[in-house]
Amino acid sequence: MVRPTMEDVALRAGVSRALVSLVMRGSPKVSEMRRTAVLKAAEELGYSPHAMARSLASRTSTVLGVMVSDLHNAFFAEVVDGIDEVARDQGFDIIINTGGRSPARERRALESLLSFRPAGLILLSPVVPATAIGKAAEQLPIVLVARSSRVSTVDTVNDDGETGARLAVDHLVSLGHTRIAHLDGGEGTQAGPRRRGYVAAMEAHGLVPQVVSSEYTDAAGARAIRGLIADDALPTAILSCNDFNAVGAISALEDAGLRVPQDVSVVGYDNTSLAALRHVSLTTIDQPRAEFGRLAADALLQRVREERTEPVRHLLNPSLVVRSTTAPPATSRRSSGSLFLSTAGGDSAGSGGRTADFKAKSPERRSRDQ
Amino acid sequence: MVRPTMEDVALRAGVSRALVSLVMRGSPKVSEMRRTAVLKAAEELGYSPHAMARSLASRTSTVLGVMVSDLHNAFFAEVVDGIDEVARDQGFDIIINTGGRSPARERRALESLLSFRPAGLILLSPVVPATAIGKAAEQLPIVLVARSSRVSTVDTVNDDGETGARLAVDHLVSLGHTRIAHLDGGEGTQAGPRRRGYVAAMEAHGLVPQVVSSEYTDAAGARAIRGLIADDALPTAILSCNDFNAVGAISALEDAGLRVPQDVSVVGYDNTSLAALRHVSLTTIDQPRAEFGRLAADALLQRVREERTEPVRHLLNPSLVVRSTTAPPATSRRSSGSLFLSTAGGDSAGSGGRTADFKAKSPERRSRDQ
DNA sequence: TTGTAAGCGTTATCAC
DNA sequence: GTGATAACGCTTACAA
Repeated sequence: MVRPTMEDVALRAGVSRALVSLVMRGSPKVSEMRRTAVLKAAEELGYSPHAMARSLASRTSTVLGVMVSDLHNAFFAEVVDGIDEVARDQGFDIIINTGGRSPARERRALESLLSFRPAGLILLSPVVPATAIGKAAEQLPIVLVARSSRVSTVDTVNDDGETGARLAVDHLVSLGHTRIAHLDGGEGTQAGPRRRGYVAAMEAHGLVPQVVSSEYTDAAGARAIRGLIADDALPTAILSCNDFNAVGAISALEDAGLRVPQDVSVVGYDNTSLAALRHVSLTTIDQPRAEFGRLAADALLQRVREERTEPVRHLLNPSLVVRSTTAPPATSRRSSGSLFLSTAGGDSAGSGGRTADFKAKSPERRSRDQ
Repeated sequence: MVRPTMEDVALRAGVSRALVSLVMRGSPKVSEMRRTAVLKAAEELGYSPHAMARSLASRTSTVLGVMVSDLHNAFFAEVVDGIDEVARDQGFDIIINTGGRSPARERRALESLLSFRPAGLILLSPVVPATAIGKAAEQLPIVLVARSSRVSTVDTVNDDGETGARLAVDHLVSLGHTRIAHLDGGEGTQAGPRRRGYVAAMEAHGLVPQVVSSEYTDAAGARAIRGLIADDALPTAILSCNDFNAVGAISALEDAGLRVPQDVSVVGYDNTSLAALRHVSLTTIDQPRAEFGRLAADALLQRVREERTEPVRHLLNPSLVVRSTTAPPATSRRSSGSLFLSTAGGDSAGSGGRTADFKAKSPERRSRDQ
């Protein structure tokens, strides 16, 4: 259970430790004879370099830390793929840690990552306060993905949430919807642009925004819908803060006996692999996830190499992906529209009134895909 | 950009480095006065301990390495939750790396993890050859999750795949299916028990097993189905090697104009959160994922503390979760059953023959849930 | 081309 | 309680 050290290899190969070090790092100034001898000894001993000792001695690191706020969300897996691709390419390793969307746990994950003294850190949609990030940024280069920052030493990679939300609203309005609610992403800084874009787009169309507080999870999406139904304030269309939230919303709608998109249209955000599944087939806003990862890694490595000191703010253009969860509002719905226009609710007719006949007339959901 | 060291803290607090070390490790034998002074200096400097230097000096590690074979699969996220819970509880940190199900990349991820000299390693469904694992096991304690091993220094946590597969087959047979194919997990050692359980259960029912080569991804599931359709060898029920594969299979079936479960029943394996989504609503085999993680971390920490040298082989009982992707085989199907019983295929009538009438008679899918 | 020696930031073992 | 001092495994001038 005790790993061999460079000393062991040197002894066995009959050379000095320094020579072994040179060989391990592929230095050209080692005779072929010694090199093979060292390599052979290392092989026989099962030696592999001690990254920590190496980093300690060289005062450099070839490790990039990645903090994934939520491992359950496939969105981040694709970003990590992009990061990993670039990092590997440039001879860097990555270590991942997760905070499970809990600020306390994330803080600890961050501390843990930092304790390894990586060359830099990429934070995927962190939930810790900006001050914590600012403090960390004093110690090493940091790139934020899916979260904005004003700190000039921090680079950011985001999608243009305002544009994305506008795309979604425009799509729903063009289908004929006038009552469109937004299930808000809450505290996440990413939620701000989306909310603003939603509000602006609604107002641009002369419609009344309806922002419902929610979170980036399916459970939260379901909860928000149940709340809307209880308050009798359910609109004909929903713009969720992300795909998870949207899928939760759809579940809750179906639990309540409502059909998507016949009774209520739902738009997600992120276009995760989840959304592309035929049985979800979610209309959503696509973000170039792997590209996020690549750009983040590129930006970080530029900082690591001190090739740049000015902050970069990547703002990637999202795009609308129309699938099967959006359709024109039901005509039966429209005829009783006045009932639904009261934001206060209180009239219990809101979520009732659907008939079997109505369902039968609805278009097949899957026929809308592709 | 230069992180403060213990020396800096000592200087600022007017004490020796050793005293700072004692304070940082929470030693009781430090006067309250000095302790607060040191803590204050550390806070002001933004000091945090250097894990690598600490581990190097103490010849111990409080880090557990976790290799996740596929970050896209939510199954592993839940296992990681379980690991993290136990690890945090016992004062250990975890670092994660991923191999993206590519043996080469996974090997590199393993090397990277090893280079940090963690106290132990948990491998979640690794795809590297057993010899690579055996070699690593000579250097530190290793626990395998969702993959078996005969190495006596390696602990394993698995579900009882034979039982799980049998549960699925029994369920399908009880619904009236006689032609049930298994989309096989390929090389993964986890696939073996499931395949064996499937074959044994089929034979126990006097049915002919049909094992189709596939993999643990949705793309592979879809590919397998397309192959079956092309070969005209599509059965009335499918047992996938995991949920992802099942969802891919369902997509391909729907792409081909077939309906699930009316035309073909599909059973997944793992009961990931994906399966629970209403729009997937996948009948599947549940594994206690977080429990996997907890047991794995417990086993690993026992080895780390040298409390045990005998290998442990956890074999957890899976259970059947019936949702909406399984139903009795269609009667129209059965009447033309002879067409489907030829494994060779060649008769192109296989995937045709469904009518609007047939669809209309099918039960509402969601009505089967709960 | 190879070896020597001085760190890197920490812990651990002693004395004081 | 507190403070030197020697490791830990490695890199890196600098010498040879």
